[in-house]
Amino acid sequence: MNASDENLLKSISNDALLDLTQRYGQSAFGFGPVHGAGSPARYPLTPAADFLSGQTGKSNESGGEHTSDDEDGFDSLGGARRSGDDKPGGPLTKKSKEQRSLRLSINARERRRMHDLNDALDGLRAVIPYAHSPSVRKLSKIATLLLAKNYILMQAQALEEMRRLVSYLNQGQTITSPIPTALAPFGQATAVYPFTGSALATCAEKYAGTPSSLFKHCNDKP
DNA sequence: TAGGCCATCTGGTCCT
DNA sequence: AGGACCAGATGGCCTA
Repeated sequence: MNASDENLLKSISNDALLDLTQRYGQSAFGFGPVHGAGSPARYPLTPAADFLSGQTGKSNESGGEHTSDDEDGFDSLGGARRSGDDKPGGPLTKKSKEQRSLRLSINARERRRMHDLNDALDGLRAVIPYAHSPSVRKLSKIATLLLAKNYILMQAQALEEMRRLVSYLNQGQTITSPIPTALAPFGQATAVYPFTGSALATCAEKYAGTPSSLFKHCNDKP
């Protein structure tokens, strides 16, 4: 994780979120630099799969599950470092074969775990407001998490405002003049009417059109 | 070309 | 013992 990511994680400040919006741009509906057809496939073939299939350098189309999870080839550490006692081409004793087999099994399990994690992140992307389009670059993992957090905060805020409004309506249905301070549901002189300047009025309304407002207006810390 | 993002491998740790 | 989780390392791809 790089320094900027750490900063993003450390705080959910406006600056951090604005930084995200800058990174991902702001199209008419949120994030939006066109990404073009070069978008990387979800789960490109692992080096092992390349090794086995001979399709070096070709990504798996459609982001579908590749089938190498359970059959990593030997000497297949293309992207990552190789363990020290794992000489390629050296004679494989029965023990080393077993160790290698175990290692491959662990690798496959870890790969599946990360794929599940990515699937969950995709699910999260699907329900948070940003431009969902093939021509728009997918939110990064960090951006997804930060945006989701703010979305949750905003929804909670809106819910709270709604509760206050309902409470107010239940109490003061017949009141037509400005509400006496004693009846003001929030104990705030300025909160004469619950919607005035409320998160519900600002965030929800703006959210309907421009999710980027999440960043600017709706990320107050509780 | 540098930086960002990502997938993968790997070894360590914790839990069941 | 085996699986889940985690963090570090590495290399590939893409974009500004």
